[in-house]
Amino acid sequence: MSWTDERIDQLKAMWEKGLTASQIAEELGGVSRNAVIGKAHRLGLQSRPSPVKANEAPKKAAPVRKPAPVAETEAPKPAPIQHSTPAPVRHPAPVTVAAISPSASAPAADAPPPAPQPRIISVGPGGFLRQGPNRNDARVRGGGRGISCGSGG
DNA sequence: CCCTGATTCGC
DNA sequence: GCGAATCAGG
Repeated sequence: MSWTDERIDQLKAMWEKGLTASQIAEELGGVSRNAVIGKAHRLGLQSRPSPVKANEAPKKAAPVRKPAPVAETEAPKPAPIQHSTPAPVRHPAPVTVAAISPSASAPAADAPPPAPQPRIISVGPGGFLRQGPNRNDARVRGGGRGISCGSGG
């Protein structure tokens, strides 16, 4: 599974939304949360703009305090606008990822919809395709951090 | 215990 | 460049 521009865009889109790597990975499919995070790094999305979670915070805007030092003393002005979008776009169902998909609806006109095909495209008679010949016991890989192997046995 | 992102290493 | 392994925090 290669990271096509489509997926990359999705990744960024969801990442910005605050979706968790797992969510993004699930939506994209074929990739694991690790891959999403890893890709995010290469894209430059090291840290998201807000530590909020997509399933508990995105419903409300951030409590941005106006720089006005002496205005909120008596005129709070709760809703001077919003006439265009008065009702809060509260979705009863979980955030529809497809909604943020730039191509999910556009090409849907003539392009074939995302068939419910499984992650596994095709596997040989041997079984699943191993990416690494030694992935099984390849624990030797330090991974993580601070694993400084002592010089002595 | 589970999920979370971040980091690092091998291919 | 990708992805898994793995760490570290809540």
